[in-house]
Amino acid sequence: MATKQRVTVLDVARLAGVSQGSVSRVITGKNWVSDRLRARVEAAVKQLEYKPNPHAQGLKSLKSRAVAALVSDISNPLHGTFLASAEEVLSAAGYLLFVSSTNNDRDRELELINAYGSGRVDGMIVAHSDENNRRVIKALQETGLPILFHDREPRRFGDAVIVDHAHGAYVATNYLLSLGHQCIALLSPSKAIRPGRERFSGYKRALEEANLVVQDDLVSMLGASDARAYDVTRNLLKRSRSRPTAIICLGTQMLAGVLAAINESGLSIPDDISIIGIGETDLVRLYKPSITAVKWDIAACGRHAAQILLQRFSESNAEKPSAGSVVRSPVELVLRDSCAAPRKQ
Amino acid sequence: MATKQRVTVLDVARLAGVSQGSVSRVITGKNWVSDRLRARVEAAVKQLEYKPNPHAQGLKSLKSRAVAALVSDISNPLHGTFLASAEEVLSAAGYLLFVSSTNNDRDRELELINAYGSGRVDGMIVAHSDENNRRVIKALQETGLPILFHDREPRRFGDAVIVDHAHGAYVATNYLLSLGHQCIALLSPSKAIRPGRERFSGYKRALEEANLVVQDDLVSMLGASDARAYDVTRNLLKRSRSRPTAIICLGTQMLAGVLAAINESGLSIPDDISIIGIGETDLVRLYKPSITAVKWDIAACGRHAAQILLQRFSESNAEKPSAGSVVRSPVELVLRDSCAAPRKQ
DNA sequence: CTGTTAGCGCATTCAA
DNA sequence: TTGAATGCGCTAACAG
Repeated sequence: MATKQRVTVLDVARLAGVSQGSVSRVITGKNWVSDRLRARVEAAVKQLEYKPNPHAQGLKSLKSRAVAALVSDISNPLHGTFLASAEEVLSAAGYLLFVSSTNNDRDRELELINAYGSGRVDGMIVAHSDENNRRVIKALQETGLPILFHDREPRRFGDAVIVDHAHGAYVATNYLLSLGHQCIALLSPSKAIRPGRERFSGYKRALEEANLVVQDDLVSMLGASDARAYDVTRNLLKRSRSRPTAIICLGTQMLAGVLAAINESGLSIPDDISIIGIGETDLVRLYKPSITAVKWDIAACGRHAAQILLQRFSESNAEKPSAGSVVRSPVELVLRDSCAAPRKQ
Repeated sequence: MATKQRVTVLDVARLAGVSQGSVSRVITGKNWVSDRLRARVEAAVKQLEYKPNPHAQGLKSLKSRAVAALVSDISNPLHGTFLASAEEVLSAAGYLLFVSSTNNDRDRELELINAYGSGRVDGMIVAHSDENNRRVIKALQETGLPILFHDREPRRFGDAVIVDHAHGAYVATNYLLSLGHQCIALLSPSKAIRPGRERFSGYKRALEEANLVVQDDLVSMLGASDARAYDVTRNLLKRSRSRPTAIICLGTQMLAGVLAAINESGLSIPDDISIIGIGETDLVRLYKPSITAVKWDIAACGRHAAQILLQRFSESNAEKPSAGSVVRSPVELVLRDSCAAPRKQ
């Protein structure tokens, strides 16, 4: 039942009438080879349908021409966009991208880092679920591999592609303030990761510049789930007084929950309540009314991430590792129809 | 700048005062080893933080303890659920799952199959984008690896986990017929893949059993995008006569487009038009009105897929490959608030 | 420019 | 049960 015998460099060399080393040279493409030799080898490769054994290659070269991406939740469409564009760049350079979902499980993160770190990949793109977890940081550093942090705090090691969430939240809050809102709720995923902290700080700065103070009960940073956001929103809307006149919801899934809760309450957007969402998702664009939202160029982030890693791979041949680079993606507010001045009380 | 020198079996053997072979034996766990020896080796492993080199392991053993999953679109939440549960089972068995997105690009599919097929993984989970593409089928078969088709037609080789989409569409259509609808539109992704074909056949069967005939202009199977679905729906709703009184939309992203178009038209659900959607997404559950939808146990599908592959891995030690297995997942209709009898004309 | 050769780290024979 | 010895398929260093 063996489908095919493995064909090796030796078979190719024999058929092409050259040495094994020469075959390797044309495969790797790193050395000069005469056109004639190359042609013969390539013909033999094609005829035999030779495919190099990645394990043997990796064993000798200590490289695997692969990158791992660790994401918390593989089904988040924002991650999907990022990964797809990163993969495009990597695959154009001959690298594979292995995507693994950690499902926000700390142990799983460690396992994956160790599994990938022991030679399976040449570098990693990481968006870990808790930046306070020292063990994850340590494990990453100990791989000795180029690490690219995606939307996580830059470290003393590794590079980072980060998003200016603080600015996004600042602009969003300012916009609502300029419309006359004073009671603005903020929903966003956890403060254990950079996006959460940054958003909160941008929100806070905008309020303070307007001589307002953050009301803790208007801020919820308890996880990314739509169900949680639904509950939070219901509670916010139930209040008789100090009901928020605007909600900034900076989570893709969460937004669905917020909208559902508002729908159910019978309040109308934007007359009764203003909404600012996140991303360029179907929901945001097509909802009625369409949702004003902060956005950034996620595909560009993915491309940058890939390019930085590729750069690292090429320079590790040289002796001097340059300093960690940080690419910061700007965030803008896309105005749509979900915001208006609050009702006169 | 080298972070750590690689520690090898030899280092462990030296520290434990045993032979290299013995270390290997305790690592693989396949041979009997005295407790004393095992203890010494394990201590040394821990002390040195030894991690086996997967390339060296793979080179000798011809196994990689990894599985690749090829999906068309990594950001589809239905895929995410499937992959997360498959990964859970695989990782419990010590296998890694590499997820790669083909973005519905045929060439990319072939590249990935070849890249993974040449030793990087022990098996693959595949949902290819066009079942008519013989080259993809051929490439899969030629890997000689256990292949698991996900929601694709079972082949002469490989196993399959499929969903009874025909039944789902049949039940959905019947339900609408029973409410009195006669003019029912069907939107679903491509007929180039099994789900599309099956859904169409279920829809058709239900209509025919009611002595109705499929009207081609009520059926659209042109791709999964929400934008396309939006356009299609707008056109459907624009018709003065023979405007459908119900729409069955069997695509996750598409549903967003359909709902947006309906919103825009000013029609109300379910009074003016009934809707049947798909999946257990936020949108379906939380939309107002909530959307009646077909669903199946996606997580179970993922688990089955993983289990079947694991089974294959263990039996390949034996000589007789058993026949391809096919797991068929039932589909049910979850009744919510988006369907009602059509208005009397 | 090309052939020859020596391992990469490990699993697995063969002896003992 | 354990140690010694042999490649797995390939890359790279060294000659020529």
